[in-house]
Amino acid sequence: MEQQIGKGKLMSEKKRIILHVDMDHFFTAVEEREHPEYKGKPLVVGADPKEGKGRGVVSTCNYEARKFGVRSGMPISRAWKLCPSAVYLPVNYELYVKVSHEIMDILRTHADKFEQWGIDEAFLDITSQAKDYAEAEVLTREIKKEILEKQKLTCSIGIGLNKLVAKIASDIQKPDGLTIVREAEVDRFLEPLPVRRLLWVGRKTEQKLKTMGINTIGDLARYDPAVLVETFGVVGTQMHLMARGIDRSEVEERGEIKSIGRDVTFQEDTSNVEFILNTLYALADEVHRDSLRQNVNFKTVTVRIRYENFETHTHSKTLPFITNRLEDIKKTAKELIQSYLRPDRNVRLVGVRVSNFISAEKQKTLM
DNA sequence: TCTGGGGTCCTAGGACCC
DNA sequence: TCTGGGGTCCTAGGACCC
Repeated sequence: MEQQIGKGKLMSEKKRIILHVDMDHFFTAVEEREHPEYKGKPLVVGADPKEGKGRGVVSTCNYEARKFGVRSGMPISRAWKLCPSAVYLPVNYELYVKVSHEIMDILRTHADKFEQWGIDEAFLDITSQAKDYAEAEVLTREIKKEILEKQKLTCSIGIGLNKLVAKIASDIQKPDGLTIVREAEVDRFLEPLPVRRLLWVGRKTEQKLKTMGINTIGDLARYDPAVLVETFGVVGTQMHLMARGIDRSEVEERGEIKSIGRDVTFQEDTSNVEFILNTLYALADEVHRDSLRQNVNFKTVTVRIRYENFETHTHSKTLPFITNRLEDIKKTAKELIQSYLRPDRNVRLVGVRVSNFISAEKQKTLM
């Protein structure tokens, strides 16, 4: 099917070798490094548990905490019930970002092409540096060693012929793992895994697939692609390709940032308009500072509100001018939130976000 | 179990212009 | 007076990622 001999493109394409690097329980690992006294104890980074009455979730927990059943994303109140003796720390985001930068700088030096993925993961295309998987393994061990020596942190790495396989592979052996999936092994590797392991298959899609009798990646690969397209549209095609281990997406650096926002969940639900507006202004202030730091001008302001029953709305306005002024964020945000503030409705969360950035280049052409 | 906070991308409908 | 089709921008909501 892919014998485009005349064009020769596919035939001459060299097989890629892709790495996916995933730092092990990153936030708690950094905290353990900074505070050796926490090592060996269950450690949870996330919301304040407040003796089991706290709101919010677990961001990361170390392996000692996992022995008690604590998991990331779990309500912090539940974590407290499972392991009240754990050390609970707030999220020190600035510290993790700093360490993340240092790690990404190390990784970047080893890659032909590099792509950061979230705060603690990255894809590396190392095709030009390894002629086969044996050479890739040697390089990968060097990368792990360098991160351990320079940052005193471990990571788990997956190696495969594309991003999809590398990403799933990095999750197989943890912590401090190294998993290679060779081309001939791809189908056997993916076949028994639950569909949830695929990128972009979240809770909702997993449920939908389950009702269709699709549980494993193998089930999905064998399913009629026409029906998948009918049910999921373009995503259906993408899923069917992924299930067969096909992923041609390139490893590439992320482009410019598209939006900047802040959200906050109140300690207690409230309908106090003055309090809600003041909170919104404080968030606007942070968004404004961040947008100055990132040197972006924006046109669109969006507010978000969540009521106590979790019903969530967004409301946005695109201004007829480009701005970076705090007053414009505050004024627009107030205007947008007004109709959602009612004395009979308790509010759980508010947020504000700016977007529709105008790049420096585009601005020049407008002047 | 009772659900954070930072983001990105996609879809669908409607306004508006030519 | 009624009616096209294409393109672009805006808005709201939702799914997903870490």
